[in-house]
Amino acid sequence: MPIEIPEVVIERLPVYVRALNALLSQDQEVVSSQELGTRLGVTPAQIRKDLSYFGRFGKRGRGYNVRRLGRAILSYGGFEPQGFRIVEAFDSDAKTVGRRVGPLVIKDVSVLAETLHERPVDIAIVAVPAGAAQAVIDTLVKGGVRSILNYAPTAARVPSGVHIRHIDPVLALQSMTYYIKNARPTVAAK
Amino acid sequence: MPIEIPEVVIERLPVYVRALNALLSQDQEVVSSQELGTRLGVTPAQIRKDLSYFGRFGKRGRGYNVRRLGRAILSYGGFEPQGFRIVEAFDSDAKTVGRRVGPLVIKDVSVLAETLHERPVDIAIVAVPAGAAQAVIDTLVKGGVRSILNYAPTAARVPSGVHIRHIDPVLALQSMTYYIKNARPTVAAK
DNA sequence: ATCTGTGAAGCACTTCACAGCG
DNA sequence: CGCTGTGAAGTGCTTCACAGAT
Repeated sequence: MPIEIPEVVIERLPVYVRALNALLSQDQEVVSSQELGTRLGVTPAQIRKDLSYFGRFGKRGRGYNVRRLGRAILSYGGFEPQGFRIVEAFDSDAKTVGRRVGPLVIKDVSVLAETLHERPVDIAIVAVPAGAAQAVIDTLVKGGVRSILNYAPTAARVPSGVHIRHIDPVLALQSMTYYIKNARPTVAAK
Repeated sequence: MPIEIPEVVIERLPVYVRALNALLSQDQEVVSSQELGTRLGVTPAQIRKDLSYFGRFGKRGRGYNVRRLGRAILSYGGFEPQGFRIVEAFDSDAKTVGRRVGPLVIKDVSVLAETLHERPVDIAIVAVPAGAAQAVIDTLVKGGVRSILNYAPTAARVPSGVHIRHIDPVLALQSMTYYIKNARPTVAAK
């Protein structure tokens, strides 16, 4: 790998793919960084820079072929399958264990470790109370999971090499209240 | 306001409050930036720097009084009420409109604009299909809402002065697949 | 002796600005 | 002549490192 691609860029790539799909569904085959940027609320320079990290996909004077750029991002990032297969579900509540969810039967969390051993998974989604999160996450990591989406309201720690992303709507709401209390006039007076 | 506080700092303040509450519930009255940082996976220097933007709360040689620091952050940020009052709910589906949710009756989205006019709100949560999001958000903004939490899988645009935060689990999952495909050995070989 | 508070240095991402290709 | 691709400049956040308070 020549240069490390910034993490923020990796996070934007799926956003670009989504926008490209929207364009395709409107039969638009070519797009400029200008137009894509306007749709996404991103500067054209940023889009060009982001793409430049992994290739040269545009035609000067014209823009990007929507189809080709989409494919390039998908195959570069490994984002392809567009869908995820959920292979196991767990709970600690006896009332929930055993219930069916689509094709799955919810297992007791006590068999989490051995299940991971038998059937490794790539990504785990954790949605448990704050107090239980760290233990579950430790079990997941020990079981070989390297990517975790954490809905628990806690800043659980993982060893380096494991990717964790926290999704916490309450924190988001709370930080927003700062801007309500410290509201500025709609048109800021520099 | 002397200096503008970085947005990232504002987002971390509620995280600190949460950790301080956890400490209090374990009857810990004093904490150092070191210890707090270890709990949260943040460097001690960052915590000290963050706090320095709005005051001096520590005692050199000792650390921070947990209770006092918590209060300071709460009152500084306007994060206080710890709870949010949900005052209205809307849907476009006739089967859902009219249903009760706790103390609320779900209204038809067609009366969203007039409702906002009668009863202004601070924050809105949007969870609609991608195609409908921009229109709903435009109505909210026109109705005076200045903070929006967006669950719709789309990069909706708002005028400057309005805060919007996107929460998109699918995007988070997709960007994680990059690291699965491009996985490095657990212990990185520099 | 310890841990804060903070300028200064370092780093990472964004934006500029323009050469160069189609 | 328009729009990409990209070094260089700019911006904003993080980390360092240490003086100073207790």
